[in-house]
Amino acid sequence: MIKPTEAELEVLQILWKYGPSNVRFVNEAINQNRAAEGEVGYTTTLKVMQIMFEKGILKRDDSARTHVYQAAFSEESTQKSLVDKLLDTAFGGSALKLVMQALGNRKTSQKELQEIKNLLNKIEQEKGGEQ
Amino acid sequence: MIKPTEAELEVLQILWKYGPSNVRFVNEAINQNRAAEGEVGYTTTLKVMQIMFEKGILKRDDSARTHVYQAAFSEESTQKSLVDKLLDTAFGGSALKLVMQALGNRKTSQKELQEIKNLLNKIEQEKGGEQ
DNA sequence: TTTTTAATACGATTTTTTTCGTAGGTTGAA
DNA sequence: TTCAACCTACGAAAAAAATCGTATTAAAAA
Repeated sequence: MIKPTEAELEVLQILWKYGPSNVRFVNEAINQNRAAEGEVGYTTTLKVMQIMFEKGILKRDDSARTHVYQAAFSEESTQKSLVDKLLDTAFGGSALKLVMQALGNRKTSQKELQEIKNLLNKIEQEKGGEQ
Repeated sequence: MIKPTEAELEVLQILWKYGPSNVRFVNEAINQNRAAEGEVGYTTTLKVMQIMFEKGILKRDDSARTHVYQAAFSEESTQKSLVDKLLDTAFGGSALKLVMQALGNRKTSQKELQEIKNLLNKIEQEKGGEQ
């Protein structure tokens, strides 16, 4: 599975959120969320994205002078990888613990809670006579 | 908050699971889960744990020749940090998405599902008339 | 056309993380 | 007492990530 670094995840988040973009746009978007830590130079972002392209994490349209990049993998599949990894490296594989942390430490809206319940019911049904 | 590296998390997992331990024990425990990737040398683990001590991630009893280490922070608080970070860096802050990933991609036992439901009910109650 | 602006390529440096070798000292068995 | 086994300290090398400077070139503005 795929395992983006920190810097790579910053890029991916922008691309998932806004769709195919050029380096300038991604760089500026990243620096918006960065006021505190200090901004990052344009060529830094460029380099990161070039490396991601080489690794196959991004696709690129270089027909025009200004290249346009997009994520090669869906947000969901990447998130799955990351959750799996976290489950493995920090939660000893217990999805329960992870869920409890995620829910316990945040305000979750009524609507979201309902969605989770629906998901739970669905899972239970699917399990059926199993186990 | 605290942000352990990969190698540091390996150590923490052992200490959380087995309690205060010496380096030899931790090193061997780590190598059990490593068959594939290749084992890690004793002095490597030693060094990692020494650095963790300097950073304040571990406590150490060095009254005896063989030092005994333990995690300075609880498993829960560390997990909270990690979940928060993941939420931030990969889920755009949506706990819901994270929970759905965690539940959707794994077999979760009936018992665990029930516990999650209980948690949800509890959260709903606490929220009360809010919102 | 000339000048300025803006984009990529590329190499190199810096920082962080991981890994290990070696030296020096304790402890316990032979 | 002597030797082997084992421990920590420490420095340093290797590997992985992040950052940036400079050169070059294309496009746009003047």
